[in-house]
Amino acid sequence: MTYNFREIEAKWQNYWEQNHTFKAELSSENPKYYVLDMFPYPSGAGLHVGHPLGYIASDIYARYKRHKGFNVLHPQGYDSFGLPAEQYAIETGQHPAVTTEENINTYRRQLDQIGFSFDWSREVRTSSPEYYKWTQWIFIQLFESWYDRSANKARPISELMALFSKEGNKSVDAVCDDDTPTFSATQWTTFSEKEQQNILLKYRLTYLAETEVNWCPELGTVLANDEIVNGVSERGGFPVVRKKMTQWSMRISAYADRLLTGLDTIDWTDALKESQRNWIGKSVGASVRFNVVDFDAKIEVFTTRPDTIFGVSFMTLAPEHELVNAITTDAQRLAVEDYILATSKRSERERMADVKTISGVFTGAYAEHPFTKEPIPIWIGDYVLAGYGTGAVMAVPCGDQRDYDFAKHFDISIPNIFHDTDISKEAFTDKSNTKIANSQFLDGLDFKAATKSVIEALEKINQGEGKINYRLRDAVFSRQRYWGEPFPVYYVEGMPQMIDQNHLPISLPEVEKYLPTEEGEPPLGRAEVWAWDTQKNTIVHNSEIDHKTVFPLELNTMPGWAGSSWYFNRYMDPHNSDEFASQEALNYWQEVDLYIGGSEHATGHLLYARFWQKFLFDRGYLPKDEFAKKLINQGMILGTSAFVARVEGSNTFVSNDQINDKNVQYIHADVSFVNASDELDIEAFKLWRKEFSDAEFMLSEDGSFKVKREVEKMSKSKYNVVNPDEICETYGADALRLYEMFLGPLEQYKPWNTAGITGVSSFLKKLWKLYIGDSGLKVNDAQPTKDNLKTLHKTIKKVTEDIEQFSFNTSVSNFMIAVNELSVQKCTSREVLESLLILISPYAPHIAEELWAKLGHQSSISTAEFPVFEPKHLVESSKNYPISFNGKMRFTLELPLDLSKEEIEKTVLAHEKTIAQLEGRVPKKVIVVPGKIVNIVG
RNA sequence: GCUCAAGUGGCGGAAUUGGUAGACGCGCUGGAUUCAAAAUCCAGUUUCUUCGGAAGUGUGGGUUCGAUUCCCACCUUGAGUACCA
Repeated sequence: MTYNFREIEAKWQNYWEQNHTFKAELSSENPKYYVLDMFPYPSGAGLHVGHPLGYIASDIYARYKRHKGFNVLHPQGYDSFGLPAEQYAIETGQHPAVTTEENINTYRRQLDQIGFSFDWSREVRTSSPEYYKWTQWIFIQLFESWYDRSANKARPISELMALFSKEGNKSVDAVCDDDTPTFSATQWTTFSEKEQQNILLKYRLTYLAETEVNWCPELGTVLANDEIVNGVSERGGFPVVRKKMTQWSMRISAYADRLLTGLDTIDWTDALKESQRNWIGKSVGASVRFNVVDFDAKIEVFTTRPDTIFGVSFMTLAPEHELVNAITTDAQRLAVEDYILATSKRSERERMADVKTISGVFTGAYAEHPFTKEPIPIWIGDYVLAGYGTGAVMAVPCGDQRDYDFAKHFDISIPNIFHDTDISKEAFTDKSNTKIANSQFLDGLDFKAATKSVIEALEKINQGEGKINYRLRDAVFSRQRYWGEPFPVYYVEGMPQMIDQNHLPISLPEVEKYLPTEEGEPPLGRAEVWAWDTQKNTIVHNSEIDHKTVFPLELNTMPGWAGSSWYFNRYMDPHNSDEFASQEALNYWQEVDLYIGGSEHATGHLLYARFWQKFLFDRGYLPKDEFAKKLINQGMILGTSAFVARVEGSNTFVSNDQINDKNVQYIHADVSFVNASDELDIEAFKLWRKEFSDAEFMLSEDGSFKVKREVEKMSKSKYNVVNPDEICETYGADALRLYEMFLGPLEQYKPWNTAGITGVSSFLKKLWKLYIGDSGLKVNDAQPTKDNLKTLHKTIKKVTEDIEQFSFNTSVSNFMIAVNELSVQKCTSREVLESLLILISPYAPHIAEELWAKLGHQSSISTAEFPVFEPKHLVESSKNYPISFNGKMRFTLELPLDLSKEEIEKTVLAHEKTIAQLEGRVPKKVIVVPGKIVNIVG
C-alpha cells in the first residue's frame, strides 16, 4: 500500500464537507476562538502559490486550537466589489456580477483542493444584496450620528437636535466643520428645515460637502489618500489631480485620537502600528492668530514650536489659501497671480519630484507680531501645503530648515533666538537642547517651559491656544463607479435623504454601459430605473420623477473599503436578515482573536475597519471597540524569474555563462521552461512565441543553455507564476501546505522555488511508511521505548512552542527529525505514533486523517486532543552525567530538563569534586540554567 | 530626510533569559541498487590548511570566563512615509 495522496486528499475533503466537520456552532461548552484571514478579491487570474500562504498559517492555527478544545470560528468569503471586474465589464460588456461569480468559482475550487478547514456555511460576499443591505444600514447609522467630544463618543443626531433647541450650539463640544456658525436655541427654532439640515450636515459622521478631492481622470473617479501612491493611482498608476467636488465623506478625523490610543490595547506588529501612527500624524503645538496690518483679517497658523515665536521674520501662505487674494497689494498682484497660475499647473507629482526648488512670492501685505507688534511680511510659497494645518505657517528661519532655506533664497532676515548657537550654515532644530534668547519673557527657558509660557501668554491676549493637529483627513466616500454599494440616499431639493432602513437593500440597477455618461455623471446616471418613490417605498422608473413624491437617487457608489470594514462581524451571524448580526452572536464571538493578512492594508482597510468598529461600539451595537486582538502580517512569496540573454538587435540567444562582453538584453522566459539547474528547455521556448521559432542559440560548453535568475514579485507579466493546482496535482495538498510553511518565517518575504518541494514530499512518504508497510499496518500495542518517548516528547514540546509563536517553518523540520528518528528506532508503538499524527495533523491534515482512520478510529482526527508535553520523558537514562571540558575552563553537565533550580545546584555540587580533580582546581562560579545545561567556570 | 525591519554556507533558512554556529530541506559530490533512467537507500558537503589545526554569523569597537544573540558607531539591503510647519 503506497501513499496515494490524490485519492486520500479527495476522500477527506469530501468527508469534511459531508460531515460539516468545521461548522462553528454558537453555543458550546468550550471557549471560543476566532481565526480570520483577510478575505480575497476574486481576480480573474486565480490563485498563485503566494496567495494561500496566510490561509495555510491561519488554518494550522485554527486546527491546532480545535485540538486544544476551543470552539473555533474560521470563516472565509469574498471582497467581491472592485475595479478590475468593472474595467473588464467596460471592455467586454460582460456584467461584473457574471465575471465575479466565475472568478469566485475558480477561487473556491482552488481553495478547496488545499484542504482548508473553513466553515463555508458562513461565506459572505460584499457584492451580494443580503450583505450590502447592512453596509447601507451602517452608512445610515453614521449619517444619523455626531461625535460628542466631551463624552468622547458618537451619539444619535436626535440628541444633538434636542441640545440645539434647548441651548443652541455654543456649549456643545462636538466634532464639526470649521465654518459652522454659532447660534442660540431661539435662532435654531427659527431656522427653516433646510437651514437646519445644512447645519446638521456639518456634524454628521458621514456628510455631503464640497471638498477638494483627488480626481483621477483616467479612472474617472475620486480616490482616497491611501489609494494614491507617489502621486499616481495605486491601481493602474494614473495621474491624480486636485479638484473640487461635492462628495460624501466620512468624519474619521473625529476618531483620530482614539484610533491612536487604541493601538496600545491590541497585539499588532510594531511596524504596522507605527505606520498607522504616522498616517494619523498627531502633532502637539499651538494655534496662533496673527492680525493682518491695515486689514480686517486674521491669519491662523499651526506650529509645533510656539517657543520660537520671537524668531518669526515672515509668514508663508499656501498659494491656495483663502486670504491670498484679499490681502495682496496692487503692486504685487500681478506677480502673485502669475505664481498661483504657475503652481496650479504643476501636477501633484511634479510638485513632489522637485522639492528642492525654492519658489514663492511676496504679497505686499504684513501681519502684526502678537507680542512685539512689529510688521511681518506675508509671502506665499508652495512649500506650504493647503491640506495640512491651516495652510499657513509662521516662518522661523533660525529654527526650521525649510524656513531657513526660503529666507536665504529671498534674502529675508534670520534673527537668532537661541542662546549660544551658530546658525550661519543651517537652522538649529534640536528641541531638546534649546535655550531661548532675545525673546522677552521667554529668555533663558528651555523648549518645554517656553512653550507653556507662550501659550499662556497667547491665551491671555486671545491670539492663540495650545492645539493638537492631526494629519489624518476625513475620508472621501463617493466613487463614480458602477460596481460598488449604492447609497441608500435620494435627493429632495438637493438635500440628501436617507431611505428608511426597513426598505433596504437598495440594489444596484441595471445599466447598458458601465462608463460615465456623456454629461460626466457616474455610470448609475445611465440607469433608467433609478428613482425613489416615497409613497410606495420602492425604486421606480426615472420618468416618474416629479420632485413631489418621486425623487432621484444618489448616482455615486461606495468605495471598495466599505464592505471590508465590518465583514468580520457579519461572519458571526451571516444569514441574519433582521440585524447585521444578533446580539447573542456578537456577545458570544466578541472579536477576532487572530487576524492574518498583508501589511499593505495598514493605512487603508485596517484603519477604516477600526473606525467603523469604534463607531458601532459607541452606538451600542458591538461589545468591543477593537475588532482584532492579534494581527500577523504574512510576508509575500516572491517568484524566481528566468531571463534569457539576447544579443542586442539580433535573434541570437546566448547562454548566461557565454555572454562575456557581448551587448545583450534580457527577456523574461516562462519559468516552466527552466529546470532546477537553470537550464532552458530550448524546444519549449521556441514554440512559446513565433518570433523565437527560428532563433539561434549559443550554448554553454556542456551543451546546455543557461538562464539568468532573479527574484521578483510573482506576476503574470513576469512569467514567473507558479499555480497551486499544478503543485497539488504533482505533489499533493499536504506537500504544498508543508512546503509553504517550510520556506521560511511567515512574516518574511521569500522566494518560491519549486525544486525544493521534493524534501517535504519525501517526508510525507516516509511518514506513511512509518505506519504502513508492504504487508499493511505496522502499528501495534507494543510498549514505547524510552527513546520513542524521548523523540515524541521532544517533538511535542518544540511543535507546541512553534505553533504558539507562529514559527511554522521550524515545526516542519521538527517533524522530519521525529520521523527519521522513529524510523531508525523502528517504532511501532500505537501510543507514540497516534500522538505524532495529531501533532502533524494541523499541517498535513489529509494524510493524518487517513492514517488516523487506518489506526481504527471512527471519528475525524480534527477533534482529537492535542498531546501534552511531559518533561519526565526527556530525563537522561544514563547514571553518570557526562562531563566535557573544552579547554577553555568550561565544564558542561547535561542534566534532565525537569529538575528544579535547587536540584540542579545539588547535582552540580556533587560533581564539583570530580571537576576539581580533573582540573586540579575548585570552580569559581557556578552558572545554573534550569532546563538546559550547567556551566561551571574555573 | 524621517520611521521600521533585516544582514549567518552555493541556496531557503536553524540556533536569543548570552553557553559546542550552520539544525532541517534544496543543490552538489561519491557509493549502493538498476540493462538504463526515475525512485529509493548510505556517506560527505562553512572556508583555509603543512591534516597538527586555524579562521568564521555585514564592518569597526565595547561589555563578558564566554557574543549570531547585549551596547555604541558605521556600511548595505528591503519596506513604509515624506516640503506635516
